[in-house]
Amino acid sequence: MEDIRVRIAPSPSGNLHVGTARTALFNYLFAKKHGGKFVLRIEDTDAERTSQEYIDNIFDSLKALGLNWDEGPDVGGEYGPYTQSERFDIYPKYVQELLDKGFAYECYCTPEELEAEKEEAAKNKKAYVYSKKCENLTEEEKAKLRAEGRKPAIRFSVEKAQKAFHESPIVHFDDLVKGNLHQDTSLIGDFVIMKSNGSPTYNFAVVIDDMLMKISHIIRGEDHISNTFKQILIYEALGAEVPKFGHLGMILAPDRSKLSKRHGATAVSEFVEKGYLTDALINFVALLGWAPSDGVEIKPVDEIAADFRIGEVSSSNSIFEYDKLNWMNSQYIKMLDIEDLKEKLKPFLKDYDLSSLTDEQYTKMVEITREPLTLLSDITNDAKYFFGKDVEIDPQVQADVLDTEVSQDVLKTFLEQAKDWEWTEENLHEKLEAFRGFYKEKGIKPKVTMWAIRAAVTGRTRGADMVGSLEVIGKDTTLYRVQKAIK
RNA sequence: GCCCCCAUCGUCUAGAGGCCUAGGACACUUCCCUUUCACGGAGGCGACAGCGAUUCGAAUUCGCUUGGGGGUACCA
Repeated sequence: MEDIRVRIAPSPSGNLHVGTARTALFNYLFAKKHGGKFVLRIEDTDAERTSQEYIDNIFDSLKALGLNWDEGPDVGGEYGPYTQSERFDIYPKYVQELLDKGFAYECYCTPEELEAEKEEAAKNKKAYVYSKKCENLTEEEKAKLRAEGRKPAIRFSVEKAQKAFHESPIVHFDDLVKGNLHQDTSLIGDFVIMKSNGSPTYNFAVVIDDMLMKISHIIRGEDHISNTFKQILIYEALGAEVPKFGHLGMILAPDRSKLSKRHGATAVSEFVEKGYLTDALINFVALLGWAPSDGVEIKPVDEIAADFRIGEVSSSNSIFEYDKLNWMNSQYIKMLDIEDLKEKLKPFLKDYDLSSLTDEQYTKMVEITREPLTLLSDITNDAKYFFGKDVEIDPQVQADVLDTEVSQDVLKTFLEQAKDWEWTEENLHEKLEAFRGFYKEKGIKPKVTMWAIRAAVTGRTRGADMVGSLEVIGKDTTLYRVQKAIK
């Protein structure tokens, strides 16, 4: 069997989009599953919208997601260069080949002429198909047009290619995920493969690049289905082997429109900034269109790869809902090694003086606050009361909890007793339990007793484990805060 | 307008003619656990878009309708 080679070819006109990340993932999974190569090619043809910053973002995001490529701009490879702008001089040769074979011709039409044709088609409710008026220009006519200063674009002759390689104008191909797909090529129209300024168009450049890079399977979004027929014809006209194609459904926003900025984060890097773990993100995105055979949804990419079958990928679009992503992120946070978690949480604790805690205390803090985290960024609010001498008291808590007679009594008693306590986890646990018992006998629920203390020390009624919290906050600060809460 | 793709709970999906009174996950919800919140555990709610056809039998096959998405560039 031929060598399996797949690729992801992002255009650096923005940060790596989750949709692109999913396409990259499926290509990666396919390569891993079949022992093939995963190639990264940067399609930076559109100089206007391209920037180095975006290229770096794409590299970094892909790496963060664990989608490492075997060949690419940075690591090189046998079939480079892998940056499209560096491949400009290789396209003319193939344009010439097509011209020589009669599968392409020069077109001198002006934008105005083309526009008129389109309007005419729209008026007649017909699909717009280029008139081919330049297809049979004589050398004299071309020379005349050139003398006027016109520069030709090169068009691909769809009909000639179709007739040379297909009996019917209806061209078919067997899609890896969607099955048999077809298109009436007479509706395509002779498209431009090289612009009058000499640069290749997308449909032409991808074919040349994929052909030269020996890409065997092209897995991409279904927005490319209509391009596929054009590309197949080009491969054939060039006498090249046509790769296998697989088209994935798109990822849509909850309102079923294209996932864009107004729906929140779209770039992988934005998700990371928001506190998502790349492992959770990639796992979540894998589940959009693919289901594990054993029903276990949380699993690392290498296990997904072993279970992956491109033919089982759903051919319909899927909606990107945060609920499940959030749940998955919380699950991944729970699975994180404590030292790893401590590091990953730091960016979200940058506003606090972490040096005020010993490593032991920081570890303890993370241990007792990690449980409810959905996003790493939740720690910013959840850990607030572990820092500083004073604590911010929620007004509602002040009124509902601290201002009550019972609470005031609890606090006074606590202050009295606690000043003699030894501030260790074990002792705190014991003393607090006795303390609750003491009030319970007086008819005060343990919950109420603890609320008073929690409110005074943390300013809230909910939060991390009390014993651990008091331990990390320390005796001095605890007593100070309780004292301040007493009227 | 024209062309193409898609269609199972709110969402992601399992299901490839009888195993389906349609299974799982998230969300929602009830209860349990509990010093709070949470975590966790046990339940509940909840779908085959509609209509025809094929068949002894259809979520599964076919057609139409409807709905959604994509494409229609000298953008990628």
